[in-house]
Amino acid sequence: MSSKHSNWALIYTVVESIPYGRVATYGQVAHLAGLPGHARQVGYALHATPDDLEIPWHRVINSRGEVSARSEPMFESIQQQLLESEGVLFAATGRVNLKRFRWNPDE
DNA sequence: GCAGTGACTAGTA
DNA sequence: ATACTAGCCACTG
Repeated sequence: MSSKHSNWALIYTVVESIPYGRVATYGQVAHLAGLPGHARQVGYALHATPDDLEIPWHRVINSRGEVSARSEPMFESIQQQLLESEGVLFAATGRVNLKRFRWNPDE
């Protein structure tokens, strides 16, 4: 966590607004936070997100519609399980149909 | 300040 | 469809 105020707060705000049962991509979150091109930073911020903050980090996936690999592979299955519990369907390939489940803020 | 790193992405083959 | 590449940019040591 950065010592001074950072853009992570903006990222958290966007992630918190992702509706139940919907997903958003890292690039999408960065864009909505007014930080285009900061997709990697979104992932970094979520990785550093304290668990006590009730942020739906699991609703953020990559542009291919799949759960991004991380240092702790255990959390990948946890993330998928959380999404499935919200009704987000995973194909046999382990990918989500973004056409169907990606959050559209304009709705 | 510089180099390494990463829960990324779009492009190319 | 997958695999690899270059670009990306804040954070860290």
